[in-house]
Amino acid sequence: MALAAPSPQLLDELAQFFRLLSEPARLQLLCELKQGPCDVAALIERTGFSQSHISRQLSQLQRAGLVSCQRDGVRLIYRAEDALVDDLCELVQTRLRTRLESQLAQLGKA
Amino acid sequence: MALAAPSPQLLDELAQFFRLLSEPARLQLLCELKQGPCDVAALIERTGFSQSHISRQLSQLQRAGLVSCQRDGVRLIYRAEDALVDDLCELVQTRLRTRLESQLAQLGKA
DNA sequence: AACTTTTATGAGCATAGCAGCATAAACGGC
DNA sequence: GCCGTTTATGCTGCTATGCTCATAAAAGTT
Repeated sequence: MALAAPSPQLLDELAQFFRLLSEPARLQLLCELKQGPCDVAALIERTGFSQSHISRQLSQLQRAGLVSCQRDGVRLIYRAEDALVDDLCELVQTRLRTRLESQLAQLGKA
Repeated sequence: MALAAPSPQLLDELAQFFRLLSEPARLQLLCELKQGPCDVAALIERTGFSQSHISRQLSQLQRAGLVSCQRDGVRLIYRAEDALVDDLCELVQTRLRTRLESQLAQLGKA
């Protein structure tokens, strides 16, 4: 009987965490950072997002502990802090794939 | 080099999936259904949500294949379709806990 | 201190998504 | 057929959040 009647607080925190991952921009930033730590200028160049946009998204991810940053002079070097997101994405990705495959199979049968 | 530069489409689909889980109401419904299949009336009673609200959330979850339903006369019996959500929630829950613990330890040291 | 570079933040706009009300649609019983 | 029960859906308002512009704050240089 896993996850039996979780408290509203837990549900809220879970939902809040998933909400962080519910934005393609944030996922992309996380993926970029997973390639290795880099500064904001590099993120701007790679993603095409505006500086303020990136700054806001990163601060959200940082509050959740998914990224951290360290100063290098005037620049900030961000890094991905948690492998959990990787695992979650891979689980979901696998599911998306198998689901599409089964839909394909259904089409074939019909 | 996991998750290297995923396509925008994949990012969108991942984000869309996580968005489904970013709503406490939907998580709660999934949890209720995980206790076992049940009809909408029971869900209304257990959660206190309005009928239309529940219907909408369930339809979203159904489109994603996270729940399915089967007719019993005029009523619909819904059931949770995928253990993935359980796994995801447990992973995140574990992370939330360890994170709070480390924050506690930090407080102790300071 | 003044100036440059880099990042964070306040204000405003636009849009997405939730929540409720009313109503339509599906199903069964008569 | 009509009526009651259960679920889905159109419409509406509201809130939250993404995104941009402009500007402030932080850090280094001279």
